[in-house]
Amino acid sequence: MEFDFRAIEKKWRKDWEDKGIYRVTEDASKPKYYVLDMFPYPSGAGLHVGHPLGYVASDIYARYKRLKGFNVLHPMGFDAFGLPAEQYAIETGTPPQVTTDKAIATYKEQLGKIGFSYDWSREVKTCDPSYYKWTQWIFLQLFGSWYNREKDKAESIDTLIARFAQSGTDGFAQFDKEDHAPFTAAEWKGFSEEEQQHILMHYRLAYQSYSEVNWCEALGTVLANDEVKDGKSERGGYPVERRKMRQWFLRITEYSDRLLRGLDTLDWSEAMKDMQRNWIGRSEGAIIQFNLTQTLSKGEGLNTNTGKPGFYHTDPLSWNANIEKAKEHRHDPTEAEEIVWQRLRGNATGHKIRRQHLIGSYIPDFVCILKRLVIEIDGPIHNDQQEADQERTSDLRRLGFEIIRFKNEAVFANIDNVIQQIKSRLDSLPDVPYDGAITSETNEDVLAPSPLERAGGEVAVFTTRPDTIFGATFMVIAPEHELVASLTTPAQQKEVDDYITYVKSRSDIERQQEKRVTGAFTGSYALNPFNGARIPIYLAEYVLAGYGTGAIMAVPADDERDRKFAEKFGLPVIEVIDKSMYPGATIEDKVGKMINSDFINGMEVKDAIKAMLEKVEALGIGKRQVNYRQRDAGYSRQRYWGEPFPIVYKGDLPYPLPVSELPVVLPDVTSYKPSGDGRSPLANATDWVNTSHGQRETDTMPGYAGSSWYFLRYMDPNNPDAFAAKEKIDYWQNVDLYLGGSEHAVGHLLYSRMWHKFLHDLGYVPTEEPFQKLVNQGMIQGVSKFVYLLSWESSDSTVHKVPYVFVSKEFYNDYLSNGKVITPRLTTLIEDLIKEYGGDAKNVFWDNVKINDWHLDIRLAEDGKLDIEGYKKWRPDFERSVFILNDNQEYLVDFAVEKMSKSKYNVVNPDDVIEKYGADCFRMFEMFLGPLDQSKPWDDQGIDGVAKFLRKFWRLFYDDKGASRVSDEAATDAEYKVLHKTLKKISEDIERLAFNTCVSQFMICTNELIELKCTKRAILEPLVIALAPFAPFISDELWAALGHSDSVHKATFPAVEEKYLVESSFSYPISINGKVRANLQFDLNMGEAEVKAAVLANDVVLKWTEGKEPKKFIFVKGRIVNVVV
RNA sequence: GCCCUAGUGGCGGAAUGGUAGACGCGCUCGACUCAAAAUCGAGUGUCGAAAGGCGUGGGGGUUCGAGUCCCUCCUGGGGUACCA
Repeated sequence: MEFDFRAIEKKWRKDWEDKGIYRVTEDASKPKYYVLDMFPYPSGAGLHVGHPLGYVASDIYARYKRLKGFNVLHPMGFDAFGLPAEQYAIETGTPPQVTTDKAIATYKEQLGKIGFSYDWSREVKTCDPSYYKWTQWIFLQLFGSWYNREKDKAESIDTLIARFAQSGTDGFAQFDKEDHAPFTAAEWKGFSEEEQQHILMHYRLAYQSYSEVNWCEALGTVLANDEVKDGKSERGGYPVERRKMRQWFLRITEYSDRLLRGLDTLDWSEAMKDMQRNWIGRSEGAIIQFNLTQTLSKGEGLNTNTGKPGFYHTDPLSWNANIEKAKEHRHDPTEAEEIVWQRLRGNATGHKIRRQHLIGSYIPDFVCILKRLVIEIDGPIHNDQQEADQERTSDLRRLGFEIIRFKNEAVFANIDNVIQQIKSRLDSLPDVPYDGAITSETNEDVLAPSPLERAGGEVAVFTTRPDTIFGATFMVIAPEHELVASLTTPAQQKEVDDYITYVKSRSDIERQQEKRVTGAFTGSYALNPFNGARIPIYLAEYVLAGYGTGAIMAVPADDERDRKFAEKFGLPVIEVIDKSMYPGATIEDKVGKMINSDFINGMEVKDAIKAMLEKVEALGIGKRQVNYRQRDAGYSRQRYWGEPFPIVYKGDLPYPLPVSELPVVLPDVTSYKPSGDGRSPLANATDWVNTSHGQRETDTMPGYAGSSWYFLRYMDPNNPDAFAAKEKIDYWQNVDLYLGGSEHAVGHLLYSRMWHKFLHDLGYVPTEEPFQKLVNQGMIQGVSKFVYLLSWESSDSTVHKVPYVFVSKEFYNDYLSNGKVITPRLTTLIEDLIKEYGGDAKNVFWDNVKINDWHLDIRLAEDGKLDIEGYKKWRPDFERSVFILNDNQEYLVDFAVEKMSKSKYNVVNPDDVIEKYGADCFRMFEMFLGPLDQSKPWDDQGIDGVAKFLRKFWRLFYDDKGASRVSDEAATDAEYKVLHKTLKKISEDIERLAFNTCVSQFMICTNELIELKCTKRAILEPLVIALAPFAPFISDELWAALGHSDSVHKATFPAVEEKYLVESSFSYPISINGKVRANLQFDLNMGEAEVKAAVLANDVVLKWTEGKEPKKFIFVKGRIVNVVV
């Protein structure tokens, strides 16, 4: 009987289905194991040979685990919502449901042929209402929860409401004044429903906010990033603009730290973990406040010697210590002070007066810097502190200031008199300007401050390098920063406006790819809190509004981008780190000794950062801050084919629907085209939108919604009362082995980890992490093939008559090596051809003759030679073509390894392979190609080897005439050794997912058994079990032939018996100076001394040692002998 | 740029720091056959007649011994990005 795989596979496929042998239940008597493949999107194109690579691997593993006595959950389903089906619906009107069902049927048919052991009774589809009911339910949980940072877990929003009702925002560390104003418990209770809801929206884990989307007016819809190319819509090429729209978001950033820490507990590749770590992007640093400079006045000016403003009469530490107090005083003056101020302000006396201005460590009531005069208005308290006042006066004198004092009563009694006294004193004093003071003539801008400077505001920056603050010579804020308008001085208004217009015209992608340095000066200056330097504030694209505070202190000496910016705008560079003792250290490395940096001079960078952080916090000008690169995840799509939100609007407020209303079923619509006003096609289904509860949300959920929790549904796929029953989740816990492509590293794998942690916080799942072990399978690439078309243009009309000319690959190679110029041989050829068709070769644009490569169907050149007739049939438009052959009269095509894709005509369909070789062969060959995690091109050249192996294995059981060869004779030790060597290798290699070497071992084993002429049941039976995970069909057939009535897939994996593997002697490779020169057999009991004696006496060894005593003798038992001479 | 990953015969690939190239394809020769397919046997890194030399992307290092560990450079693949 010949090995007839077609009949066998058909027979067993039916048998397995009839008996439901892959049905899985929660069997408490066995340990559980959950093997999962990443959720496929059922594309209309069906499977190609690349898709099943991971599925075959996981199926082998699942089957192996079953044989090892585990209760294995190994399900399959479909991530069925998605853009392609919707796009097809827009184009053809076919409902996405129909397209999707058809694609799923194709997938299942194809998967079925390969012999996977999925329990199809557990299939889930995300687009099935009984499934997405629970996607919606989880969304409601997210909406109804907030993240309690004190407990570091999510909990019901009710606990937050209770907190607000009890103590408002008082002592609530999570409160951020950027989000909303602080309130008391009483105020909370007094808020309207709307006000309360708006506040809660800042805490919900699913929340609404405004964000920019790609709006395409012409298409009337919002586009995804990959649907936008060069600022235009990919379809149609219409303009796309950024538009703010209200969107749903998931507050995944609350989980950033846990997502990061959780990675340490997972059995994932470091590459994968690194990708997630980089994506989350944790950075420790500080937020530091920079005060803005105050108005500079004529005469005070800027001290060009110190770089400090002329009004600056203090030191940085006193400034930092007192500036807040001074501001308070300004806002809350005494009655007398206020009366005086009203008469002094705005140069009323002809002199510029400042109030509550810092001089040394004092804050006098008023001061005229130019005249060096301090004016104090003394309240009653001064009667009791004469001594202190005395000391203060002398201190101020030392700083060069005179003092004039008035009592409150004097001010109240006769203000005119007081002002007159002040004025005459000022008039009598000489000006004391700084050297190099600026004047209004040269620097009008500094005399016309920005609104924020006038208001004495401040700007916060985020930095991970607080140690470099002494090198901060300018500040950069994002063009979208909310303070831009108030930082812009009148003189800089136009420049800033122009710059912002330029920035707005650019897409995110363009901004990211921009290598030029661009920016604009706002006109404002900030004060470096540590050295008082006055530093300009610029706008620049390279600072992003969404990260940190949207502002940086720029340190050109220690940051590449800052340095480039400084070069471009002519800004100073102050070196602050000496890296001379770290040769090879780059600007980015956090090493070196601090210089030019005051109190941290000489410190190592690491220590300096620490010292600076402490100082900053001690001075109260900033605080430590951990930032994450990761953003909250957008959760809205203005699309039809996705999960509807269980949300209705009453007025403008979103309200969750009660769970009893779930699922909110996606309605049928007449058109899948967008509504045109930015809402999804659902907006047109007015009957559906308007409900008694309110108006439905018309956005739908994104692709990752359904795939973020599907692994839980497989545990209990048909449960109508819960996403999965508690006892089932408790049994299955989480996925033990998850297989899929690395392209999901930062999307799906982060979202599902977050959902899982959220469900864990709420007590629905016992585990913190959903996927314990993760393995990425490599891609199977296609091998594309090319023909070469010669093309030219001519000014006469014969060009249209002359047939197309295809040249063999040698001509193309010559063309390439000739600098993309055709060789004389081809020139002659074209000339002859044109002549033949009555044209004149002179009219050809010879500079423009090209050879282009064209993809062709790979089946038309299986051995590298083109099937010319087949090609003409395949492309009738090229029927009238000339094919120029090489010297061997062949037309050779060239190859390239590329992604497998329809458009490259390099797709190999597994159905074709299975038809030709069978599923068992296909499965084993996919594994035989190489290591699972490596990408490799599909090339079925070697598949014959696997097919041959299966036939050989079959012939161990049957002879030529189809009679059974299996004997019940006792097996020899040699035969047992072959068996157990194989069993050992197979089980070890399956455990480490090295399936390629398993296949090799099966081949070796079969060859050895043939050599031994062994057809004994005692050997073959265990082998059939071991082969079953790889080749399930042939194994079940042979198992039955051995007389078993139950399936081989219900058997137990045979134990390895080490006793057959014990060797008594070993053939030692004898190397001299590390080079193997001989092999000598020694008993494994022999010790070093005995072996040494024998080795050194050996002829070959003697020849190499020339009889000398070796320098060294290395003996590794059972491994090697090395003689060093 | 940064991160990850790989580089071994004509090809896919194997090799706990211990005999490089297992296994398979392809190729060569042979057997069976009228012939072909299938099957079976022998050979197959490279230079050399042989002895032997050389060989795991290049260069350097550690080691008795390096494809494997370290440094550095080159090339391919994947990911990611003005993240302060």
